Amino acid sequence: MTKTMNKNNKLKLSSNMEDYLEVINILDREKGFARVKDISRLMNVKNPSVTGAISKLENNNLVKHEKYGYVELTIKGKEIAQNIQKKHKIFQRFLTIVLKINPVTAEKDSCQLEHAISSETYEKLTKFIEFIDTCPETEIPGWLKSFYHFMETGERPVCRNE
Amino acid sequence: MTKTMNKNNKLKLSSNMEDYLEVINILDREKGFARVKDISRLMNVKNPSVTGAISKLENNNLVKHEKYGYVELTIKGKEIAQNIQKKHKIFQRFLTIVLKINPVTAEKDSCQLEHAISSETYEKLTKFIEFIDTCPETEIPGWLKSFYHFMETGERPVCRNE
DNA sequence: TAATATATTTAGCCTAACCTAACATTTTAC
DNA sequence: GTAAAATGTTAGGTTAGGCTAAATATATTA
Repeated sequence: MTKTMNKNNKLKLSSNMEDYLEVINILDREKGFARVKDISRLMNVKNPSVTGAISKLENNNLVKHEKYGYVELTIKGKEIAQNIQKKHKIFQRFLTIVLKINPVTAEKDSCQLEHAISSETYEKLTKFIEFIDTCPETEIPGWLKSFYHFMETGERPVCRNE
Repeated sequence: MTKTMNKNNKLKLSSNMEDYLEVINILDREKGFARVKDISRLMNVKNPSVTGAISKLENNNLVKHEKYGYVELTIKGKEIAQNIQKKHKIFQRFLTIVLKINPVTAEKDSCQLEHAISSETYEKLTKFIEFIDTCPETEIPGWLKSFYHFMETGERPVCRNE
C-alpha cells in the first residue's frame, strides 16, 4: 500500500485529479473521445500540465493513454468521475431550485462543493431534492414557495404544523 | 498589485491559509492568545509548517507575530476568519438540522464546504435556515418533519399547497 | 511527397505545503 | 541562577501542480 489510501483502502484523490477525471468523462460522453488539447482547454491549463496529470492518473489505473493518442477512463476511473458528477449535479439542483442562486454562481459553487461533500451528505441531499421533486400535488411545494416569498420580502407566512 | 487578487481587488487566499486564520481566531477567542504549538496541534501539522504559514499571512497583513511570541490577527485577518466561520456554522446547521447528518460527519463536511461556497450562496443558505428557525408556530416546520419521515420511511405525505 | 501546421511530450523551473533535523530561545524546576 | 525541558525558528528536502521553451510526433495541405 504505497499510495495514499483512506481508511477504507480506497484511493484518496486530490480535487484536482477528480476534476481531470470529470473533464475526461464529459469529453468522452460529448465527443466520443478525449484528447490532451480538449482537456487542457476545459481545465484552463496548458498541455504539459495535462500530460503530467494523465500520467499520474495512469499510475493509479484510472485512465489508459497511449502516447499521442486518446485518453480513456478505466472502469475505476469512470466510477469516480460519475460519482463526482452526481455530487456536482445535486448541488446544482439544490442551489438553483431551493436557494434560487443564479445559474452562473450555482455552477461555479457546484464545481467546488462537489469535492467537499461526503457520500453520506450527498445521499441525504439527494433525498431532500427527491422530497421536493416528488411533491404529489404541485410542481413546487407550498413551503418552498413560502421560502421564496420570505427571501424576496422578508415576510414570514404562517407555518403549518402538518 | 503583485499578490494574487480576484476581480474585486480582494486577496484570494488558499483554503489552507483560511484554515490557519480560522484556527488562530478560535484560539484567540478560547484562550485569549494563539501560540505556534496550539496552532500546529489544531491544524495537525508540525511547528515549522506553522512558522512558514504565519510568515506568509504576515506578508499579507493578516496576522502580527513577533518572534517566539504570540500570533494575533489584524483587523483584516479577523474579518476573513469570521467570514469563514460564519460559512462553517451555516453548513453545520444546515447539515444537522435539515439533512440530519450525524455531528461528526457534519463537522468534517463543514470544514471543507466552508471554503467552497460563494458569498451569494452563503447569504441564501442563511436565509433558508432563518426561514426554518423563525417558523412562528412550531419548533420544526411541518414540511421538515415530513422530510424526516420521508428519509426514514420513504413515505411521501401529502404536500399542502399553502 | 515534402513542407507546414498542430498536437504532444520532455526538460527544467516555480510556488505552496508539508516534513525532519538542527539550532535558538524561553520557561520551568530545582 | 542555572540546567533541563519545552517551544519556536531555520535550513534544506519532498510532493503536487502549474508554467515556458524546446523537441518530437502526427496531420494537413500544396
